[in-house]
Amino acid sequence: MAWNTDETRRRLKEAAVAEFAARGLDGTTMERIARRAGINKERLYTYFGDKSQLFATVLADELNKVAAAVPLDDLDGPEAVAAYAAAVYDYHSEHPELTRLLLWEGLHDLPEVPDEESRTDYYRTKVAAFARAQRAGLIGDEIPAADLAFLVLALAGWWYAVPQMARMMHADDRAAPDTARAALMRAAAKLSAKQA
Amino acid sequence: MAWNTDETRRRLKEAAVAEFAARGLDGTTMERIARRAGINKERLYTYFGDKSQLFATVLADELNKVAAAVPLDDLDGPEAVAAYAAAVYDYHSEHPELTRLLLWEGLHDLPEVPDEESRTDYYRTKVAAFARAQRAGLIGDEIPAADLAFLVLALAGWWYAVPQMARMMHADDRAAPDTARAALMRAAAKLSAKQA
DNA sequence: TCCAACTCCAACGATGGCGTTGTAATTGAC
DNA sequence: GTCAATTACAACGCCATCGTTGGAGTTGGA
Repeated sequence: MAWNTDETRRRLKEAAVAEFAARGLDGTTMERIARRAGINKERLYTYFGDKSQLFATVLADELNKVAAAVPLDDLDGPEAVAAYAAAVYDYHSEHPELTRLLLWEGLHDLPEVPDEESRTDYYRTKVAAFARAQRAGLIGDEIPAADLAFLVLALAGWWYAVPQMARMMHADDRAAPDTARAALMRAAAKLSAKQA
Repeated sequence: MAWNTDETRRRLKEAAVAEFAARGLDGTTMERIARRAGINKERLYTYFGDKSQLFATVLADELNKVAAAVPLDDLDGPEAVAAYAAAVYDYHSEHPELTRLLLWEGLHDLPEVPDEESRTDYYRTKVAAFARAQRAGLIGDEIPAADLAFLVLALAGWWYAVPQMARMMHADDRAAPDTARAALMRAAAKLSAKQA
């Protein structure tokens, strides 16, 4: 069988995403990643460095993926904000790994994160879109754009951050499994509604 | 020195909260907890069982504390919701451990959490308060009470869940360190505002 | 004063995981 | 065809940590 180092790398990263998302940096072992990929552990070290470098690499990869998958076009009103929130929610619903990686990273509370600069730029474009819509009078402007953008992401992300809380708070609604998305959209629209 | 088992227990739990909050279940070592408390490691095992039992114990303790510290009285309008959100935010600001413990727990994604029943009851009372206010026409009712309550907590908790995101999104505002609380209150009020 | 129960600790065995090393197989350049 | 570089893997050394054990100190009751 011919060497195929790109495929080897890809399979290792894929396995690493799954393991890190499920168990976090400390809970994951390099050997589990290697086993899941069906590749020898040593490859991880020569390709990606140590465990924390590998974590940073796969997180950066996932962030690039979501940036490409959930574009934020112009926000022409609260409904567009709601649609954006729903798109973020849907993306995370289909790719739960990213939120989980971000949360694991957040909990480690480092003074600086890998790729800080490009990630800051990425968020900056989101904030700018909200700011433009506010200046154009298309959405409410009582909440500063950065905070508004951040809180819209909060609405979409909280479900995945504390699923146990979501479950317990909805313990009463027997037949309401799927209202989350609708509630989130209404909430995002209200947050960005005009007028106090 | 006379024995003081209650004090020993208390100091061990206090140290465990700090360590678990900072490093999570997997990142924490029993020896670090013991060292921080100035007590022998073996006490942890005889008093609290193994590591995961200890985690469950301290989390339950912290939940009881917050339940007592942030009461939710009647919500007589969006301003009261905003005040409640701010109180939750403030509590977490002064006791960051609790959110972090909840997040660590959430990431482990267990089908059932310790103390599930009493915690469900606790959340139920919060949801009920929102539902009452909605029925009384004091706050908006487009968003179901359970979702609304959950999302208000999202607004307050997201800052602590992904601090790195909060930092990067606000990288531009040079002199706006402390707008988070105000933005949160406005957001909570808007979420619970009447009228679509 | 004696003793049983309890509290505390130092030291230990065992396990598991990180990162490395030694070696075999494969490739491509010449 | 030869050889240096690259890819792959099995096996290893080492260290950290979990959970336990054996024993010493302390208490309160009879």
